[in-house]
Amino acid sequence: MPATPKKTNPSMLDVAHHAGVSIATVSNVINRPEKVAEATAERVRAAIAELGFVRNDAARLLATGTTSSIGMVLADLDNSLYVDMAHGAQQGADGVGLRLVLGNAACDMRRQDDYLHLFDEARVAGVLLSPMEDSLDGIERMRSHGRPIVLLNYEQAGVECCTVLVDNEQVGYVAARHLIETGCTRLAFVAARDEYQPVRARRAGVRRAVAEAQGVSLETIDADGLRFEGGQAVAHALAGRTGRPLPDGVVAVTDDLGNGIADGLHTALVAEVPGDIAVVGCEDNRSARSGPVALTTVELRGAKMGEAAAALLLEELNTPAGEHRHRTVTVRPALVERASTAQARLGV
Amino acid sequence: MPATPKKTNPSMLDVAHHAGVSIATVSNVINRPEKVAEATAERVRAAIAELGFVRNDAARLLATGTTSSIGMVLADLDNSLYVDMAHGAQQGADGVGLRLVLGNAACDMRRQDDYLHLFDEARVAGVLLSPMEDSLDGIERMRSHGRPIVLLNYEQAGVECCTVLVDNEQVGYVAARHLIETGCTRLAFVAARDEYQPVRARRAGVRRAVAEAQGVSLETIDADGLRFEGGQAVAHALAGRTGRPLPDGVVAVTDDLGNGIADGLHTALVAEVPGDIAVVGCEDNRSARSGPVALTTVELRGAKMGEAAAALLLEELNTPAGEHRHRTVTVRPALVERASTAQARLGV
DNA sequence: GACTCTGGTTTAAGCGCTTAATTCTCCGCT
DNA sequence: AGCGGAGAATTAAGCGCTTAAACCAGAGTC
Repeated sequence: MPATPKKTNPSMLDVAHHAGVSIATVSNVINRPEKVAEATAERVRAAIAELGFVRNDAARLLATGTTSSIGMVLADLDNSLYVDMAHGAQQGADGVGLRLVLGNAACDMRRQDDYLHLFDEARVAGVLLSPMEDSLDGIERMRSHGRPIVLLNYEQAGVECCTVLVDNEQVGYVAARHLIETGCTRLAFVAARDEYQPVRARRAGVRRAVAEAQGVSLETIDADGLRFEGGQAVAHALAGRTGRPLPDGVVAVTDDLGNGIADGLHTALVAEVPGDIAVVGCEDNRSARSGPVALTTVELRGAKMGEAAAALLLEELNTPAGEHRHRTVTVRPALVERASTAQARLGV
Repeated sequence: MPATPKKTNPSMLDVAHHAGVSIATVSNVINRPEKVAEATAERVRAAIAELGFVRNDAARLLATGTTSSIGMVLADLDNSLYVDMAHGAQQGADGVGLRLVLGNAACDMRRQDDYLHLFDEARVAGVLLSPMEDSLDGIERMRSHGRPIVLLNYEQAGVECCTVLVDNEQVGYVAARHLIETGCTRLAFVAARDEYQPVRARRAGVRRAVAEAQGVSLETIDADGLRFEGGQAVAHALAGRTGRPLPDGVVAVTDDLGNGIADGLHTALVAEVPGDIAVVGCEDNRSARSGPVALTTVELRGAKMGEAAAALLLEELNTPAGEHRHRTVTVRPALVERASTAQARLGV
């Protein structure tokens, strides 16, 4: 039986032979076409097409020390916020000739580190990271290799790199303010006990809004996790409450949580949203749009963040080493009004 | 002003000098530790740690011709089906030492090709692809370079490679059968006119179920697109219908479409779901779980598909060239009952 | 004491590309 | 005829790693 010829990527040398020129000419056709005579170039291009030649980027990277690929590590693709960031980053990268590859950490710190390591090994031009928690060492490693890294949606004490933030304090403030303006006076802030930095900031914003207002009370409710089920559980706890009056306005620290609360309240027959209790979520996830009741929420503008991050990265890449000054871009969150707070507005 | 020392990745040679050994020994410490004396290895490891050395994967790839990275091109990360596939693939890859990087085509054929090209340039070990439409050339290029590629959720006439399919005919069948079993007799199949292959298959399945049943009618309704808004539009068209009776059971070819129909029917006050009309979606997107009414749907099992794809890829990678026989794994879809068909079951 | 092992280490030849430096041609000028 | 150039193509030196082959003690053997 005849040995199947092992298929493999043709090399530049193959192309060169095929076109009857030297390997350098092939390279020139690809990288500096103006240096080669049109007739020759044409012959080379034909050879490339005929052989199906695709440049070996590893070799190119090795020779030049640069590549146009950048890596992005996302905390959790199940959360549409990060998908939005990916979109924005791709948008931003596309325009300037950078190529974006993604890694999904899937809420796993180890995986996040794995991807950072992978991208470092691959010598990507730069990295976009939406970190899950303090990830100093991974970030430091990148930076110590002179590889730009920009952080999304996380303030990292003690690390200096370009960062894109959403003003999470403002997120909480906008949410609470909206409830207060629609007439709520007994607010509740629902979050997981887990001290995740954006949660803290949003809590602070809610506090500020309440403090500014007259005669508005605030209670903090701990949920179990940040997902739908956690919200349902909170609603059921609320259903069983005696003594203290129920809140009339809830700021849920995530949309999922908000949806869960709305659902739980409804099925437990304690209260209707927004009739009895208004609910505001945070982040404007896909799920907010299509929940049991369309959720008013404060959008983080993931796409904008991703785009800004790509822009910052490009800026750093284009600045001569040493002259770069790190910047922080802060994206302003925006209220998105939907049904879950509509009644209150009409009512009062 | 003193020139800032240009930070860069330390090389193996740096490590070798630092540890007072040759570069080959460093390589051996990393790749075949059993070949080097423990004392030396220890010294080298210390040097690696001290310098923060990270292997240059491009150089390694160039030298060995192989890498453990595989690429996955996803049609649309906004669709949770593909996120599920990514999860499954990662799961599958993780266990066997393959490293998965993602590219989001975002429904853009050009971008899908770009990613295939990128991965080909990067000389990844293999590719996982959920193609959007006929993408013969991109696939052929991969294959002609001897790079394994496995297709997800798409039957590609004329291309032979390993494939993971969901039985889309069965999807339609299961959906329609469920409606019929709950007592519906006037079915409607709602899909975009656009001839997307899975749509055709699901339509065929629906037809088969109807043909098998007694006294059940079927109409086909064309929607504008496969998203929520398309469904709303269909509902409004239905609302204005005269002469012909409304269907009592709807198979929507996607969950978004199903949600849109349920929403449109409700707001137009024509009918309630599931009270008057039962609705079944397809795919089991995240949106199905948290729509205006929880949608009964037929799940495609994206995670299972991703995992199977990774397994097929590994199989091909481990088979000596030429001996590999392409296989197709078919995942059986499964009905997920939720509220949107509950009433019908109780009613009839 | 010459001889073979053998475990440990180094040497050196690539892998496929880029690019500075070089060589080669062919022209136009004097 | 001879010379300087411009333009086009080639040569060759790496980039950072892997790995087969060569080398080099020091320990057994007879």
